[in-house]
Amino acid sequence: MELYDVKRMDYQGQATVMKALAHPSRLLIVHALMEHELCVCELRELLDQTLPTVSRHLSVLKNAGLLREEKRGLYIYYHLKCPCIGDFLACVGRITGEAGGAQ
Amino acid sequence: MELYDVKRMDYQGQATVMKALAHPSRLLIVHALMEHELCVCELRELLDQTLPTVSRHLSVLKNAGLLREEKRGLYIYYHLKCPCIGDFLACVGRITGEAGGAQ
DNA sequence: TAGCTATTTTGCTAAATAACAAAATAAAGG
DNA sequence: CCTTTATTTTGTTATTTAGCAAAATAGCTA
Repeated sequence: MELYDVKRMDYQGQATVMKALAHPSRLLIVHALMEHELCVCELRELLDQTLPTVSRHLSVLKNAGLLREEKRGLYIYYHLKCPCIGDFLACVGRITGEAGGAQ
Repeated sequence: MELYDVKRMDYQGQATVMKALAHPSRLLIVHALMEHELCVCELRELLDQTLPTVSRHLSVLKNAGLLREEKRGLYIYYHLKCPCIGDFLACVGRITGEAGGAQ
């Protein structure tokens, strides 16, 4: 028992990651990026929101360390950095009563 | 490919779960409850915050479907509903650069 | 160089959240 | 019933967040 000290973990850092995922639009972005890389304008169509709004959502995810960006030509393509996100969204899906991932 | 329709998932519900976890105090609560059940006053000591504040954090977690409460005598003991939360917090720990399960 | 196109930043307002103190509930025991 | 103990709810204030339009930046291509 007591594999780690519950009181001394970096909850602030973890909260930043969670906060980044705590928005429907950003969850949609993450799910979409689990399938392919996408550029901002493609995500804009998917989300049906203004470009500045999409861009800001992306920067929140990027600052939390969840995304990697790759510039090719005029476009910036976004990728998921950590594939394990899919697993934990599946767990969240179980909590909300939905399949959530690849069931 | 395309095991599910990216645009039609319940992102609002998932966001509620994420939002519940998007706060350092609530992450500490979840981690503590991974080890034992605890009552509100015990959590109050751990968090070093006022009782109303702790109580409200617990209600946020409860409303997100993450906790179960069990009344015994004068106390209300809180339990984690879904053990998979531990796995996904370990994933978050990987993102933040921390072991997540063992520091 | 200028003129596109893609993306980000800024400035603003409305809405949501977090914290506390104080008041209200709930349940056990005399 | 009354008191005590545990917990939740309410009211308030300060801070943070989300969204848009408009302006700014970055990088092609002519």
